[in-house]
Amino acid sequence: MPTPYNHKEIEKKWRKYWQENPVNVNDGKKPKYYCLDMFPYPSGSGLHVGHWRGYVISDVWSRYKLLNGYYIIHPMGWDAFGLPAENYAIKMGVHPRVSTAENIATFKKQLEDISAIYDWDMEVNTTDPEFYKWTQWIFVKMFKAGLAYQKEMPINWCPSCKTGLANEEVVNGECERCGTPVTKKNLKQWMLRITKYADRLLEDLNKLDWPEKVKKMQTDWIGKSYGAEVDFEVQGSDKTIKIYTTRPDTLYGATFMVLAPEHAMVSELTKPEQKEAVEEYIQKALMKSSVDRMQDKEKTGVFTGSYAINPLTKKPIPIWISDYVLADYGTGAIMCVPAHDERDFDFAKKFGIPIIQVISKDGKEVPELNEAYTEPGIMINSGEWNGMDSETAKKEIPDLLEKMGIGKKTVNYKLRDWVFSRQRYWGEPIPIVHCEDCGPVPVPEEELPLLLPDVEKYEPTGTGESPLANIHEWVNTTCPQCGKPAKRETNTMPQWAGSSWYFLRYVDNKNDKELVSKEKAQKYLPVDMYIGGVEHAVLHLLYSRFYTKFLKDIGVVDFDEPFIRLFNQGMIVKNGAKMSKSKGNVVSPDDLVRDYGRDSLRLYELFVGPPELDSEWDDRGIDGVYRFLNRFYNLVMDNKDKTVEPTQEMIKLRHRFVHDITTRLENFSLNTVVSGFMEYNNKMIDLVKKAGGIDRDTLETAIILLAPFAPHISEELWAQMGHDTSVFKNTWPTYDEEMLKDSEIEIAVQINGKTRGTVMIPADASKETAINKAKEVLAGKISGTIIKEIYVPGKIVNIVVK
RNA sequence: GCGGAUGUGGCGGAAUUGGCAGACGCGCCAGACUUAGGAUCUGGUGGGCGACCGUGGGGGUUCGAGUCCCUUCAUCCGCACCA
Repeated sequence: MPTPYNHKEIEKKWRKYWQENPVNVNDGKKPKYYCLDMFPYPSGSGLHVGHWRGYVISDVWSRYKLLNGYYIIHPMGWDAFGLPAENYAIKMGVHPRVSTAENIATFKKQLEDISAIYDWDMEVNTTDPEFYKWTQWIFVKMFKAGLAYQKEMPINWCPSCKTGLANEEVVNGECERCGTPVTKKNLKQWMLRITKYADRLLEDLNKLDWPEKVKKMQTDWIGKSYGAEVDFEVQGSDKTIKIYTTRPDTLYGATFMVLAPEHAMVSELTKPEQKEAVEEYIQKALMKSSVDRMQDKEKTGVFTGSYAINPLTKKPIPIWISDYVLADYGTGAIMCVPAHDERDFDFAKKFGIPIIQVISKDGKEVPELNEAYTEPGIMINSGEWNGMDSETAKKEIPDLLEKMGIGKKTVNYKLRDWVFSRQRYWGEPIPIVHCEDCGPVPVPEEELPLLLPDVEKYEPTGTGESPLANIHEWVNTTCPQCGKPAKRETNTMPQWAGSSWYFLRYVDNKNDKELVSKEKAQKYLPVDMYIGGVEHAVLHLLYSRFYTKFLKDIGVVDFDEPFIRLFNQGMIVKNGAKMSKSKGNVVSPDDLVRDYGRDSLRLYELFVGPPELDSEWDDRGIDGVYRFLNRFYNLVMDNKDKTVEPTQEMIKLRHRFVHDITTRLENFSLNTVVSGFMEYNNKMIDLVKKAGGIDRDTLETAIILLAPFAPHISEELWAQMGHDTSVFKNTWPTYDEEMLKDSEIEIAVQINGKTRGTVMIPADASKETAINKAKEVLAGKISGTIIKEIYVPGKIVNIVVK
């Protein structure tokens, strides 16, 4: 009868031990390794097994690095500003500060169940004034650097959250948070000039060891394009219209022009007879929600009555207005080449505008174009450019246009400045005072933090004003510059503000003089490994990179990328869906911790599937890893006191064990690491059956290898082996390449590529030996003439017959 | 529409550079021990009676393809009138 493995007692014992004897200590000599989790928003519903996954991955990686001799920075904190706490306050009348504190307490307790090596001395909380003091400080620095500015413009507005949103927060025309279709609202907003960093944000992606997918998403979001601006004269006027195009090679084919409805020149270009139609169209266009605007691919438009002159053909072309042209990209006006642009083609077809081909596949015009030809080709109908290759023309024409004085080479970005104001309560107050004489004046740095005052009512006003606007004693203040009565800015910052830099603060979280000291920043930053979900690919991860670059520019840190390596773990799904309360498919870790223990749950979190992919949770699956731990426990307990001389077989097994676990771990193939443990455990059990025991070195090596994954049981077994120090005081085992080799190996024997058996041959067998041995195995199975004999050393013998 | 990922037993998933497909685990079947078994242990488990057939489908390259090439389908994700 095997000894039952008592996970409850063992885990209790070692959790207490670690509290009293931390295993991750900074002796000042070890190199640092900063392994960071994306810090959670402490919601009221607590953690489920999906949350555990990323935290287990990062803890396994941290402990592995610990065993490799690093001092691990593995902190945890709270991204605690945000709407749920505020909505809860509105509903229940509980101050967000109170509910947030409660949620943090719950979360912390649940997180501690993972038994990760978090350093809770480093804990940060974005809603702590000592923390948001520095969030505000960064804003002030940005303001002083001209990177924070105010602008009145139509912004994305969520009618349900009653607040403005950044572009990044609008997903398919809907609010990222609540799914309500986003509308436009004209508001005076604080903006951050992230576009100033567009090129650096794009270029520096090359430096990063990040998933290609995320790099691609950021590249696309920044959306750099190369093209030209061209001036078109307005017929019968001295005005010109500037357009942006990425296809200057098609300029001869421009047969009309379209302006965005919001374009500044619309009214002056509109002829009296078209006035009514134009105004009606613009009215309609502005009413459209972004969802409608995205879904309606059917082209609409209205003619202004005016004409522009194509600068090359000198022919007049009509100027139209249409909402398929975006006001805030390029110049808000385009030249239209229906023959070579799908959208222009649709528009021209609908409104009967001439289509002139200027790029051809083979130098010849197509009799009737059924769709736009958007490929490169040979230029036709293009005056002196005829016969040129369009790709070459694309590069050369902008310079020609510049010489002609009608255009120039330009680049454009899809990235927009960051709308930074939120009309909500539970966020960092923007530290600005509005003075009639001095304009917006930052709160002096020494007066930070500017505390978020308590309010009676948290409800967003819905008018575009923050609930803070009602607290007169707070709003009314004096100008820090001239001392006259002035009013405070009442908008708050978006939730991203704190998360854009929190990772810098962990390593110096009690510093009241600086955001982070130079010394600590140099010693402990940046983050070596960042682990979290992919959902922040263009939000948090882009903002953090922007903040870091700015902080480098003002000398706070000396690196310009915050996260050297990024790993996105997949979701845990149940019944094919992401775990959520509303779907009722949430699996709580609490019962599993009770019934199977933390070690089992940690292993199973890894065993469910490849860490980078979504994995289906199977409640029964955890039995497998639990049984494995039991068997391993009993293997060690039954054999620890035997004195067994290691056989060659045992030594080889040990080296292979180390090799397999290490390479799989290095490749982040954590699911196969767990299966590897099971495999080798089975092999060790077989060996014991055969040899009556197993050597001590192999058992101890196995325990050390398992330690990052199942730390409690490993500590226990390490102690059972007779040690009185932690298993984490060891260094990660190494292996000898030579020991991985065998002198005799089994290879497959095939006829015509189909396996017909196996044969044992010496590893260094000659082709002749191998093939002769193989033929013995095949005996009479070969029929026909042998036309070829193939031997791939170490792999296979293949006899080709006819 | 564009871009990306994925597709392998009843299920989750393994498989350096092309080289014994299905490791490991769940489940299932049989047996052992038991008053009992939803515990534990042992054995078995892709399909087909079979020669053989099998990695979403169809082609191709190769002595040999889950892996490479072409094509096609399905699911998921990202972007979506960016000129």
